[in-house]
Amino acid sequence: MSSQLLPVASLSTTPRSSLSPSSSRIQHTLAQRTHIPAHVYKHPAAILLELCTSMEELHQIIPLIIKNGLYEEHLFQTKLVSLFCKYGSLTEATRVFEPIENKNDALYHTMLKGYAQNSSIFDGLSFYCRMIEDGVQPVVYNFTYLLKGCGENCLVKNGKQVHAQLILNGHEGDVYAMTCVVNMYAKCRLIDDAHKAFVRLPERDLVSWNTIIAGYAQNGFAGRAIELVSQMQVEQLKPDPITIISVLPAVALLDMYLKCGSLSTARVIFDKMSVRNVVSWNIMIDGYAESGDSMESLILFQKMLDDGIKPTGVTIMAALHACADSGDLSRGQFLHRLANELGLQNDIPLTNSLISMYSKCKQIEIAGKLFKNMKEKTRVSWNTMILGYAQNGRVIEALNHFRDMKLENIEPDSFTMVSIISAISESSILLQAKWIHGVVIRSFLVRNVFVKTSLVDMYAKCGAISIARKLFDLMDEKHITTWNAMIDGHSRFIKEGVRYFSIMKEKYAVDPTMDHYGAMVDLLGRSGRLQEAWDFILKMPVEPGVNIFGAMLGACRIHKNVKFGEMAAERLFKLNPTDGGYYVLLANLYASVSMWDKVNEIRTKMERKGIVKTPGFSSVDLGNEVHSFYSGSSWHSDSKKIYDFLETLIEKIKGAGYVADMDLMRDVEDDVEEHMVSVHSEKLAIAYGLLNTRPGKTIHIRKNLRVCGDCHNATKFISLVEKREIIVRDLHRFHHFKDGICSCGDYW
DNA sequence: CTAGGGTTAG
Repeated sequence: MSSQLLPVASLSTTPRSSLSPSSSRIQHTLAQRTHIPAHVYKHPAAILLELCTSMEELHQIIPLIIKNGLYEEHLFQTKLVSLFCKYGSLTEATRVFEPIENKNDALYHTMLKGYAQNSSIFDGLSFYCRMIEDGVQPVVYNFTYLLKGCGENCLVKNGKQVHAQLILNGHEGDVYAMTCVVNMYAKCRLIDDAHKAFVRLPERDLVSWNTIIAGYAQNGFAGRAIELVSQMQVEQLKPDPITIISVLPAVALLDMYLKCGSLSTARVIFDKMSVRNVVSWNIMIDGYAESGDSMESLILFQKMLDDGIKPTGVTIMAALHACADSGDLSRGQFLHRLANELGLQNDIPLTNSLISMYSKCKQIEIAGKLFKNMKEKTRVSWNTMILGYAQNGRVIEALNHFRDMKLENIEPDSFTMVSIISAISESSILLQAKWIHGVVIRSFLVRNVFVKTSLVDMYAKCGAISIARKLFDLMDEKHITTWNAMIDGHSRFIKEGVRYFSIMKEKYAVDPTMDHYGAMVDLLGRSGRLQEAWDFILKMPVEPGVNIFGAMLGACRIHKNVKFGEMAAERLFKLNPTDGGYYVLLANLYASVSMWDKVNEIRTKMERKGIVKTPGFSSVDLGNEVHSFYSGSSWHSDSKKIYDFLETLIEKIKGAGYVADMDLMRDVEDDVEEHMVSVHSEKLAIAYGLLNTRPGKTIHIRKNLRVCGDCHNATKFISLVEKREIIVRDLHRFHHFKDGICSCGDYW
């Protein structure tokens, strides 16, 4: 025996008198085992081992065993192996096990349990093979450990091998072991095999029923799981708490499908619960946040704090989700402080949620700082940050982070791709679009429905409508947002848009979202079918949102229809939109029909409410660089050259039939009372683009507001006289100018 | 050594 492996600490604590009064019972239990002599099982060291609760205590008992010459006793050897395994030190267990010369079967069985439960299942399986090679007969419970390990690790092949061994060793009639087989197949997602094993059971008791019920529930067969709960009662077996707990998620799942995400049932149960723990609160708070009811989520969160329940990271993440959705920055900041008080500064998922909250509340700088300061970043962290930049229109930062992520050897996934694609859609640069499409294909993410949808949307926004259409037609699985992207991208073609909208509902049973309705109103309205658009709004099965009336108002502005415009505006302003652009839109509508008193009225209203309009700017993509221009700006180094060129260009298109329209020009970009029209940013950007690209090259423009009527008209003529394709992506859509015609058909 | 089933979470 090698003594160096054993600690030399003396047994100072745990005097004999501290032995529990049940020591005689322990002695009795020990004596019942294989013929152990009384001086061994009655020895205090044996009783101490039975009472041992930690590795520390074990190390204190061992010297006592050695001093008393008991180390060679099988009872002690087996117990030591068992305890070392239990406390996680397989190395020490092996050091006891291996040197033993005459290893009995029990010792092997103990070691096997240790490997299967406290090491990896593969160690357990190899030890089983060795045990058989050493000529040791397995016992039925050896298989239960191995089956459990195979199930937990989804090792179908190994699980089947163990199942075979079980049969070969004649244990097919053992309910306990066979229940493990049922469980193993269920955990390996082979629910049919699990069921086959279940029907072959020698008898079906409560535990085996619970096993198959949980199996169905975990594999997503909610209905089947519930069915089996009734069936077990036919066999006179009453469901116990474990049955209920196993089937509850299945019930909730069914409920969700039936009630279409309704939380009310869950809430009734929650309100009736006598004892609510953090988990029950968390589920409810997150449930509301997830379903979009931020208000109720946050009310419940406050209630939880009032009830004196200490929130966990999960609670805070759920509440942050609600803040992000509702743009509630101040409450989000409160949650941030709370998380710090709870010591969650370095919690990665929580920091990810904070980044998401700050990004959605337009505090992208704070989000960026949090991200930068993270000691450790997961893929989710990168995805959250990239999405944040994309949603805040920070295309360059999004692309830079995408590059950095790859430099850090973190593989992008479908979430990364969707974010980066939407960032590129924002800039509408076709070259970048094609580049990312290539990246998507090379990273094997092109089959993902969300990725494909965002590609369709991206190409549509870049003006490459034929590529978008091709991708759309190739998609076999279409998601709700795919339809949206396509309806939006085809918006010039009213008939097709309407058709997509109806087959989406009828053939594919996809419920339209607010964006779909918005797209339809826009489509009908811009084409001048204002009555139809208004009827469509009135017939909507859901309460119309800001975007619906905004689209209607925009259409009325184009068609100078004050009657519908005022109706839309009235409903719109009741919804308190934050965007001042709608007031400008209404004022422009009045201006277009010379109702100047009304124009003044709106202007006063805006001043009183402190509404500021967004300054217009346009940018032009020159391949390697992007140049931005503000309305009437002259700070560009080539400013003089640009204005001179623009002057000759305007003369040239006038020769081709262009007439400047002062009324149309006084549009969203200008103050409503401003009569001297400065040069719109879009014209500056186009001029700069023409000056700095070789003849024939397509010009890509991006504008933060809607294109005004005069610029639109001018661009058509420019495309004709300069023989250039010009693609303008404005706030709402793309315009593809070619040979004096725009792809939007003059509806926008 | 001395056996089998369950729950919450981005």
